[in-house]
Amino acid sequence: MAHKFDKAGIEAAALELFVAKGVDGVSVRDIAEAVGMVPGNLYAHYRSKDDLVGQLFQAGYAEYAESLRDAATAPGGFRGRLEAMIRRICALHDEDETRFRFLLMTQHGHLPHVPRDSRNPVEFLCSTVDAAVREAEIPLGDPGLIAAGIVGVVVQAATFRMYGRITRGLGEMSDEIVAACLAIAEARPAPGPKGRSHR
Amino acid sequence: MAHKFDKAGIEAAALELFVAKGVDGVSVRDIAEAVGMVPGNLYAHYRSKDDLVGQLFQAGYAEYAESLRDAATAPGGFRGRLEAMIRRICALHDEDETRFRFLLMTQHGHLPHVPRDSRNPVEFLCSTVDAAVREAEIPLGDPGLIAAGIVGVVVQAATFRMYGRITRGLGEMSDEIVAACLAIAEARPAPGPKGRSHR
DNA sequence: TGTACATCAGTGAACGCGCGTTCACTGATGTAC
DNA sequence: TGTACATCAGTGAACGCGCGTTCACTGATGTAC
Repeated sequence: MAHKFDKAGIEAAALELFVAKGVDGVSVRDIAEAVGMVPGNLYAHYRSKDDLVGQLFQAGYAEYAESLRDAATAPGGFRGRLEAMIRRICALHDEDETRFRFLLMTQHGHLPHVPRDSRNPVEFLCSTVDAAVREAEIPLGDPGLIAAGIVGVVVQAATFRMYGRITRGLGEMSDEIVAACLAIAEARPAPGPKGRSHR
Repeated sequence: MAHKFDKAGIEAAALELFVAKGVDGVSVRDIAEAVGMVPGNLYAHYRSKDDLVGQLFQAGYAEYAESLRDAATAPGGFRGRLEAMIRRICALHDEDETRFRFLLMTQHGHLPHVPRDSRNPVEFLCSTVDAAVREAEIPLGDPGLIAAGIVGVVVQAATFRMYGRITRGLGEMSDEIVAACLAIAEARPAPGPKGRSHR
């Protein structure tokens, strides 16, 4: 009776349920039922429910990071790299919205334990922006804040779509998203004579 | 023995715990213990745990909305209003980071049930942007996507701060945040001769 | 002012339910001889 | 090829724990007379 259910099926069902009802709103029994097996059998594939959730998050996060690293080989300096990265994320989003939403919704439970290394897509974006600032490819500014803005534009577009405030896919909107991200990378406060900084 | 504990104290403790461990990671006993009372007594103040969480979310969300509506009376057309709104949100964030984080972390559980009316800060921002596009105060574009970008910049800055990627407060960075949001409101894809839209 | 009563935020103990998880067992499959 | 055995994804039933919640009771406070 080996291999009546495969991990891919279990994980797809779990992802769907987690996104629909939240990780804590889904029991091991719910997942087993969705897949058509008995609850206890989940432990033949995963050490625990947390292990399943963790694997889903880590795998998704790592694939996003790898995809981003690949896109960053694009030519055209920082702007070329950034554009390629944004478009890639938009494509990844549209390709599997459920996974994107799962990563979005569960991030706060996992980010404290995710190392800031090459498997971390946010870390990679941050270091890319950091390099661009250091080499003066964009105006001097806080790299962390610039990276936050870029992440924010993409993530919030996905969130708005999730709640029906936007109906187009991210790929369909990628020209506008790229333009917004480039604008953030270039925008700086006007240094006005009265010196507005710090209030 | 009336009024040994007040709602303010209970809610402050609950908020802190919810942000630290997630709503589902905090039991009614945890909250009661933090406040120094017996678990059952929570039901003298709230109909259920869900009721407490819901009240916290609704109250916070509503206050943000009201504050935003107030800021939107600023002069200077759309740009003046947007700047005032952004600065207000930054101030609200710094004033009570815990509440901001609570709203951020629990939004996915509540947004589906929050009406899109005047008590909804996101709705208000969206309609403000919508009006600016209609009256051509900013270049023609998708109002939903522009609003998403603006929300994203602020929210992600707060998130980065939450995870230590940014150390300054949002108020301290508000000049840069305002500049980024204004840049998004104005940025549009270059219509290039080859027509890049839709891939 | 003093007494009787209603109110209700408090207590402490208990409730049942659903959760994640375990475990002895099954039986199909792959391998060794 | 046929038989014996090991493997391990499956089953079904049960486990104990912690959860949200309930409830009879307490006693300080405010009010009426």
